[in-house]
Amino acid sequence: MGQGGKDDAPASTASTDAREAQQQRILAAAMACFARSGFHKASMQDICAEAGMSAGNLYRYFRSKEAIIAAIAEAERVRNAALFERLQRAEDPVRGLIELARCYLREMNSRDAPMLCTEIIAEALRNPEIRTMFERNINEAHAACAHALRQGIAQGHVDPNLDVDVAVRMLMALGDGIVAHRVIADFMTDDRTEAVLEVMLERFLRPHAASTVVLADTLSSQAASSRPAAPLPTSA
Amino acid sequence: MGQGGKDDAPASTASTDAREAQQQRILAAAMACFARSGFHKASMQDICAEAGMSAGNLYRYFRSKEAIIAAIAEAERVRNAALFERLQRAEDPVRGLIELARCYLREMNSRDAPMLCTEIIAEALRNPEIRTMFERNINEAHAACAHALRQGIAQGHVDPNLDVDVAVRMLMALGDGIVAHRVIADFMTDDRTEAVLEVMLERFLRPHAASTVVLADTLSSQAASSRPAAPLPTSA
DNA sequence: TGTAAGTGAATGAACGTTCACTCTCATCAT
DNA sequence: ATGATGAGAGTGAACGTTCATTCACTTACA
Repeated sequence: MGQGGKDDAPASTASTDAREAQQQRILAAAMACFARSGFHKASMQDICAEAGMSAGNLYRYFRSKEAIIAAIAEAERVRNAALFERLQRAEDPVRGLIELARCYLREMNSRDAPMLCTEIIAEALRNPEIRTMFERNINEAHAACAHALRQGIAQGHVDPNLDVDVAVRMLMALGDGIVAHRVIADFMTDDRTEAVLEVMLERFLRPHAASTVVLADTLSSQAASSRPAAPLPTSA
Repeated sequence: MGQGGKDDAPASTASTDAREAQQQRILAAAMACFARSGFHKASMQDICAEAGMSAGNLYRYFRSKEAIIAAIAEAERVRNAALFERLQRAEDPVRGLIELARCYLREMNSRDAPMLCTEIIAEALRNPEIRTMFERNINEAHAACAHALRQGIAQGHVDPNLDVDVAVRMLMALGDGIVAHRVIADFMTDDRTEAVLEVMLERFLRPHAASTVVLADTLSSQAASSRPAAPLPTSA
C-alpha cells in the first residue's frame, strides 16, 4: 500500500517487509484452509502445509490459531471499507447500494470466499471471541448502509416509512444468504442474480405511492422521526 | 407422524416405541450440542452428557456422528413439509409466502435453532456428504416456493417478469440470512422484522405497472415462457 | 434364563502448541 | 582475507489432550 520507493525509507523496514510478506503468506494459506474445512476442522498442520512452512516457524508469526482468525477479520474490515467509501460517494444511495451489491457478489465469486464468509458467520453466532473479532466489521457495515439510507430518505430517493435499521440488517442478511446459496445453486449466475437483486432493491427501497399501506406502524414511524431505538446492538 | 393409536398396531411396536423415544432424546441432545458448538467441536461425549447416557449406549441407537446429522436432516425435512403444505393451500401465494416466513421466524426464535440452521448451511457448503443430506430439503423448499410463485403468476398475483428460480433462491437466502443476523442484532424483534419483511415481499413479488423497466431481459423472459433453464441444480 | 438396555474404561489417531535444534548470513576484530 | 559471533529464519519430533468409536461387562425385565 504505502511506501513504494526502493531506497526511500532508510532502516527498520528491510526485514519488516519480509516479515509482513510471510504473514500475508500464512493468512492466505489459512483462509484457503478455513474455507475448505472450517475453523475447527482445519488443522495448523494443514495451514503449515498450504503455506509451505513448518509448524514451529508459523508460530513465530502468529501466536495462535485464534490470532490468525483475528488477522483475517482485520483484513476483511479493511477490504470492506473500500466498498463503503464508494457507497458514501454515490449520488443516489439506492443505486449506490445496488452497485455495492454487484461488487460484493463479484468479490465473492471465487470458490473459497463464500465458504469462508459463511463459516465466519456461523462461528460468530456461537463463539463470543470470534464474534467480537467480526462485530466491528458488521457494525461498520451497518452504520455505512444506514447512513446511506437516511441520506436517501432526506433526498427523497428512499421510502421514508422504512424501518431503517431493520431494513439495513435485512439487506446484509440477504447479501450473506445469497453468497452462501450461490455455492449450492449453480444456476445463480452473476447476470441473473444481479438482475433480480436490482429489481428487489429498487422496489423495496424506493418511495411508494402510499398504496401499499402495510407500513407506518408505531414502530417505523418512531424510527423515522428521531434517532431509532437501537442504532447498534450490544444493549437491550 | 403415522401410527397414532395405542393398541392399533398389535406387535413389534411396544419396544420399537421406546427405541424411537431414545432416538428422539439423542437427537434433541445432539441438536443442542451442535447448535452450541458446531458439528466438529461438539464431541460425542458432550452429546452423551446432554442426553444423560453413556457413549456405549448411544452407539446402540446411532451408528456414528454422521448418522445423527443425517437423522437431523430428515427431521428438519419433515418439519418443513408442514410449512410448505400450508403454502400450497394459500389462495394468494404472496400472502402465503409472507405467512410462511412468519411461521419460520417464530420457529427460529429459540437460542439454538438459528445457530444450528447456520451451522448446517456452512457445513453443507464444503462437506459433500453433509450437503447431500440437506440437498433434498433445499430442493423441496425450492420446488414448493417456485410452484407457488408460478401459480401466483398464472393468477395475476405475482409479477410475470420475475426470474422465478433466482427469485425463489433469493427468498430462501433472505430467510437464512435473517435467521442468522437476528442472533447478533437484538433489535430485530419479531414485530419489526415481520413488518419489514412483509413490505419487502409485497413490493418485490407483486406485478408492477411496467414503470420500473429494469426487468424483462432475455433471461427473465425466457424463464417466464417455458420451463426455466435449470429448475433444480446438480448439472451445468 | 435369555435378551435387550446400559455402562465406562480403553484405543489409536489427530489436535494445537512447544522446544531443542540447525541453517543462513551480515558484522567485525583480527 | 578470515574466522568467530550471534541473531533471526526455519525445522520437525514430542507433549499432553481430546476425539470418535469399541468392547467386555453389568443390570433389568419378560
